[in-house]
Amino acid sequence: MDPHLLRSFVAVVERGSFSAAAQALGYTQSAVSQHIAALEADLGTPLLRRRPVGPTEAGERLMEHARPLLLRLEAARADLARLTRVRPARLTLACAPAALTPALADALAGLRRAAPGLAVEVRVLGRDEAVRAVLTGAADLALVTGAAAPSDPLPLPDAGPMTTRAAAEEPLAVLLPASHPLAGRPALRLTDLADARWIDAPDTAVPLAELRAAARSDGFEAQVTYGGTDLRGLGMLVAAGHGLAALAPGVAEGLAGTVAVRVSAPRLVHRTEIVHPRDPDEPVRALVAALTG
Amino acid sequence: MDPHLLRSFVAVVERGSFSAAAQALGYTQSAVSQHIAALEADLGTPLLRRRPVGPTEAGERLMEHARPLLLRLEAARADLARLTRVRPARLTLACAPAALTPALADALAGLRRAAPGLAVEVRVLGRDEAVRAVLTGAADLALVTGAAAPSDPLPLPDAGPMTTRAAAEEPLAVLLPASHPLAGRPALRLTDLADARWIDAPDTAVPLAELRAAARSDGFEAQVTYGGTDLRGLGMLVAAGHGLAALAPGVAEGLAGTVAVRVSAPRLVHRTEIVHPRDPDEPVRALVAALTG
DNA sequence: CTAAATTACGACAGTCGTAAATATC
DNA sequence: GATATTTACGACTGTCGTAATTTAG
Repeated sequence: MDPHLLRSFVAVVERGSFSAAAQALGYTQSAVSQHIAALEADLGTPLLRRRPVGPTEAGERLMEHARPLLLRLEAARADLARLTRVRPARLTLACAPAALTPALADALAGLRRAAPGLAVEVRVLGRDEAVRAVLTGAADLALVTGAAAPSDPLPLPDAGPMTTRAAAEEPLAVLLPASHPLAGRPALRLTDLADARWIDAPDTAVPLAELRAAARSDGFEAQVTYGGTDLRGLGMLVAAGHGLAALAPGVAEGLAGTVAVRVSAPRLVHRTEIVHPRDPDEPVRALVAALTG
Repeated sequence: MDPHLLRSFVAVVERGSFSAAAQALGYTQSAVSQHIAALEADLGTPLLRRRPVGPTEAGERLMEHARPLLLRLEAARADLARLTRVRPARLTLACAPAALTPALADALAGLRRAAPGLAVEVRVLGRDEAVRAVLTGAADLALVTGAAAPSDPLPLPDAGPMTTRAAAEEPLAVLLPASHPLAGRPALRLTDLADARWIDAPDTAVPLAELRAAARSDGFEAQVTYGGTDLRGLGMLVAAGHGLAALAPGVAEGLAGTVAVRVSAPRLVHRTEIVHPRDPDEPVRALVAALTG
């Protein structure tokens, strides 16, 4: 189970082709074929069906291990690299769409006043991507969001040591089309909407799986899935009646044709959490202080 | 970062010696020396101080990654092996000391009545060891214990997909010497004992780090550390006044010279959790049903 | 028949063990 | 000076690419 072999395996599954994977990894297709053969011989079971190329049951299972494994390998390398590198005068922030609030903008402004030479890069990413960016050293700090019971932490992928800290807890809200029968209500119960049509927008709003878990309820089935990290686009779909989404009330304002209604029960919050390496640079510490102070 | 190299690195750190590590792994010292040199060259930084042998700062950091990485590698292999193996007529149960209760004994009795040919093996292990046993296929089922807020899950190492489920929640109790001033109380507040002398018995009672986290409090400093998984021995130490320990009230009975007093605040429970692979065999399902039904 | 994966095979790199050298307590 | 790690070196295994072969649509 050499990491190189796992990398090839993942690439083949992702692309559905030996040749495409080989090209992406800079190998010949022959080499990739040998990699898969070596893995299958090592594990004693076929991992891929050929023509069309796809994972077997064992292959599916291996994929669930291979990705976190490769991520942690990257994270370990980045972690050691952080110990020796010279700190560049740049702060990279991986930010969930709903975490990009006036409070964050103000905190960044304060930071830039305090450190005029500091270059700041903000990247809007989904939760796993954001955590991954911190772990691999691509970002210095991440702000991720989700729904949880009050003061409960968000479920984050555990691929290495990192520090997490609550930045904000707001009421949870449901984004409805302005024409929705419940749009005028001051508040609503989430369970009343379990059988409604929802949009699963895991990188933009609260992932539906998390909503189900937090509400300890079934339902919340997705009719439509929305990729990417653009809130406005999600608002368009909600306004057009494709389904509902769970959000923080603040970020839901200004989405034309929609109304955000607070969730009164079960008692859930929209939580923003800070994720950073255990040994943050000074600008990171300052920003964290500004966001939690 | 070949896993073989990481394995050698971990072995050297654990044993504090290249030669001892080589012997344990079936290599020559020379090979292990080359492994470490290769790792250090790859990561571009020294990982070990020599004479005496010990990890550098970067080495400490690498250790935090290497162990979970190797565990997940084992877990992946075991996971795939489970898909193809023939199920043996044997159930191996990895069990925390405090999980070995009359309820468990009864459930096992019921299982053996229902499946007379089934061999049962019970191994008493600490939490991480128990989870590790399930992940690597050494055990079919684990019962782990700890302290948490009511209905909160225990913090378990995340090294692969597994199913966890609450088996029991009892009040949390503190084990005191019979002569302790608080021994007669019907209940006590944990925070009153934050500055008491504690014994850290992570594999036998509630780990102190977990107690601190659950109580959201500092304190609970260990004067004495107790390894192993024998409750009676821990009782001896408590009775002799070496310190206190947190436990479930049921398991604390019959420890001579000690008294268990219930914790009334903060609201915490002693929780027993079931851990098993996602695709449990029939006897495992039956036992889980008996324990949660 | 064509696109794509596998197999055969030679060149090369990497890893092991033996043994000599070197460093530390 | 004894013990332990490192280095040198030869043997061997494993992995890559090229190219021929097989297979499935």
